[in-house]
Amino acid sequence: MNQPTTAPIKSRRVAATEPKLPASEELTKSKRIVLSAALELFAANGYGSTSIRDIAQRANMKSSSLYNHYKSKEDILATLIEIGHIELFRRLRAAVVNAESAAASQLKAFIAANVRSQAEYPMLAVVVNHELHELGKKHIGPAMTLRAQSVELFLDILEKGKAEGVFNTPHPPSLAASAIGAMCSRIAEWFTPEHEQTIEKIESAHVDYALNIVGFNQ
Amino acid sequence: MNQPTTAPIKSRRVAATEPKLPASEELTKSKRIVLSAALELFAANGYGSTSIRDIAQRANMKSSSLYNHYKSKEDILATLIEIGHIELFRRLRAAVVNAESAAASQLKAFIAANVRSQAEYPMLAVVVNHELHELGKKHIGPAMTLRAQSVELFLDILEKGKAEGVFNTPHPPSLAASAIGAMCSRIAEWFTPEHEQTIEKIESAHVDYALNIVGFNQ
Amino acid sequence: MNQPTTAPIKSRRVAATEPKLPASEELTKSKRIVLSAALELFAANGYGSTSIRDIAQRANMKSSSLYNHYKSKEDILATLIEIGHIELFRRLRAAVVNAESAAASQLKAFIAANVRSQAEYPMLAVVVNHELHELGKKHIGPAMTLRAQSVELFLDILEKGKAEGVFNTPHPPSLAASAIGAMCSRIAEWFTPEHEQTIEKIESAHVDYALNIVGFNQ
Amino acid sequence: MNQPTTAPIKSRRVAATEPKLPASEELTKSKRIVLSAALELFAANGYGSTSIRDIAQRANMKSSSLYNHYKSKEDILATLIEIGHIELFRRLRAAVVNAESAAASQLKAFIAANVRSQAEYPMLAVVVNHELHELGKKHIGPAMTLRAQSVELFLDILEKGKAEGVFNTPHPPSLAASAIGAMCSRIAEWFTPEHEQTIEKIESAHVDYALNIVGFNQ
DNA sequence: CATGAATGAGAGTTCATTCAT
DNA sequence: GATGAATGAACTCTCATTCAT
Repeated sequence: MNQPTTAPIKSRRVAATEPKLPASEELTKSKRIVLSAALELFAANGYGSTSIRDIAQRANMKSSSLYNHYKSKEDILATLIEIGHIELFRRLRAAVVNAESAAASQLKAFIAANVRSQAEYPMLAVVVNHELHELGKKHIGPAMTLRAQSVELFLDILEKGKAEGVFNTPHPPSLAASAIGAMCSRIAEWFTPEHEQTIEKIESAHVDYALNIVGFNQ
Repeated sequence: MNQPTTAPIKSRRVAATEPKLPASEELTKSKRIVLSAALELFAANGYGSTSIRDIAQRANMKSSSLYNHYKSKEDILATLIEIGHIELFRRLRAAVVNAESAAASQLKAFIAANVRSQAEYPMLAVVVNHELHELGKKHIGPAMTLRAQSVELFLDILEKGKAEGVFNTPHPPSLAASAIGAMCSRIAEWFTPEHEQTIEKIESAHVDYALNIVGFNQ
Repeated sequence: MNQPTTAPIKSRRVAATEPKLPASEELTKSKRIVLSAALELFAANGYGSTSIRDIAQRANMKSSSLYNHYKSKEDILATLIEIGHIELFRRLRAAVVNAESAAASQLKAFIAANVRSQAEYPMLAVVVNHELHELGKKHIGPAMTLRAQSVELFLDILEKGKAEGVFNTPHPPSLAASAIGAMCSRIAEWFTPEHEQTIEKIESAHVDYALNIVGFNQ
Repeated sequence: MNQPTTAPIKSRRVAATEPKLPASEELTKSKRIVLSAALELFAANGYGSTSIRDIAQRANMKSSSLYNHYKSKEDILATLIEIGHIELFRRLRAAVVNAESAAASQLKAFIAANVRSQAEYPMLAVVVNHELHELGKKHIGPAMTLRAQSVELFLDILEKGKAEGVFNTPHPPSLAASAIGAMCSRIAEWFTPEHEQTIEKIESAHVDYALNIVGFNQ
């Protein structure tokens, strides 16, 4: 018999097939296996449509064994969502910090980092964006904090560009933030490494879109 | 005692509080009540997290009574999603048909109609966008067809603009379609009639964003 | 095949074999069947050792059907315990009210009623005495109230007898109450209608024991 | 930080807070720790409501470590129940043996020893009385033997007193045995060293009660 | 049309126990 | 002796659905 649980899952929610997780996290091997299995299933089918037994099967365990590593199904989702938020915010902040100080440079760096995150961890991004609401109040705190920080960082850049006189738009920044956030998030849903557009082109396009939206002149 | 089930539902998925449905549909009163209840719950909590009993309670019925009106829970979702797609496509097509024939005019009309749809039926839009994947193959056909038609209509406009020489962008049209589609869809998640931006301003902003993205000159 | 679930259950906790319930309660037929099944099993094996499936099987239902009648396993226990307390307290109070007003007469009536209750509903008595602690705070209120009323009623009689000068004992009333309560409760554990002692003799003996304990003279 | 598991457990089943065990037994330190932890939990919450993990936690171990000391959860209960029965019977027999030979003296000694046992090891007594039925046939033998011996010893005293002409009662001895046994056992449920009645007074009262019940003259 | 009751399937979770380390 | 991990079995309970009334 061949490996029973490794076939990719067909899904209309995410085109990617690899449940990729950031490497850095200090996770035991078992925890990673469980998270990967859950990530793939949550991304493809949703949290509610994934049973603890599904996860266990894909992780080559029995369902009761999962509880040696995570306290509950929700705990698994919370871990994934926290990892996703941490990774995204780390990248966004690093990008801005390392960019030249001009607002336009910072915006470019910010968008590029965002696009790359969506493309590199598409399943994680989909789960973060679509399943956040499944988390109860006890689990949602850390994610909301990081999310708020990302938004703030973005709005700060917009304001700075306005002050510099390089971002000119008659429309309120909150609308730009919503629109730009949405268009980046969407990438995770259709991107795969085999996509006909290279990631560089996708990045470049979205940087341009964002600059246009914020009214960047020259 | 006041009506027991009419209090709005707190949700992180949608800001709107009214489960508004297009008026036109030929629906019995009972069917509308059921659909409204389901719409509200699906939008707020998701299809998987909404039980048939939840819907029944909110519709002031017992769960078994639902089956006098719909064949299954999935049938209710399919109906909602079909209504949403029909309404959206009807508006998009009408907008384009009634617009002046210039590509830019058509694009403006298309985006405006899209934005208005999201704002007028935010719950329906959220359900359409987030719960489509819960539909099995038997139910998904009509929605997919309409969805494809909308995309085609949009891409036709882009191509026409290119041919006219008014849309100039180095980036592929599929990326523009994704970005513009995403930013319009997102509106449904945060818009309410009480939002600080009027719907006119939101429409105007998104029309501008879209024109920028497709590289409209003059 | 003969009826599959009607055989009595062997138990070291209760000798009785009939899960008898007071007739008066306004209970649907289904509710009574469930309660009887649960009573028998709780009395014989304990609440913790009885599964919801055991109850269902003995009630000739599927386990999920139980939930059409009771909200939870604990709800079933709470109902039984409340019925038991109500019945016992009703009998105690009626006995005292109908007795002659002399303290000794009231005590005799009180003890006789208590003994009869234990003998008539032995399973209910055993469950009430042994499983009360399984009830969470939400369910325990009514039972505790009735229990406290019974104790108070008993202590009032003791005090009255003391005041009348007919109950003379150097020992505190709380000890008498504990001892008498214990010896009555114990009856439920071994009594059956087939017991070699008639219920009249058992009643008479315990009345005498109680009178002796409270130091009744003449 | 202080020891995490030493706080007493709230319980409606037993008022005592110390899981006291007879000193004599030849038990390793670890075994005693496990037994104490189990005793406290079984007394407070019942055998069925206590998990092996609960016991381990209270014994500052992991659950798998318990199995280095006891073969099973039931083995722990069986050990406790055997210790309880041995201790009680040893005391009862010693009391009778050391008493003067008159039946009344023997009865007094027997009751006094019984009361003292309940008061000195209340948790053990509660577990012995309430959880005996959880033991399977394989484990119950020793306890039943000792229990039978205690009853026999008691009935022998009653008979002797009858023969001596000092115990006169119209009621059968089995009823007296039941009543007296019940009232002594009950003590374990409410006694604590801080109780407002001293153990001497409690003992004296129950000796009197017993003498009254068996119809002691003079 | 409405509903109380029934039910098979399956949910998430806990359990006592085993075993390799 | 201690323990992290694994696991089969069982748990209570919820689910969507059916059907007789």
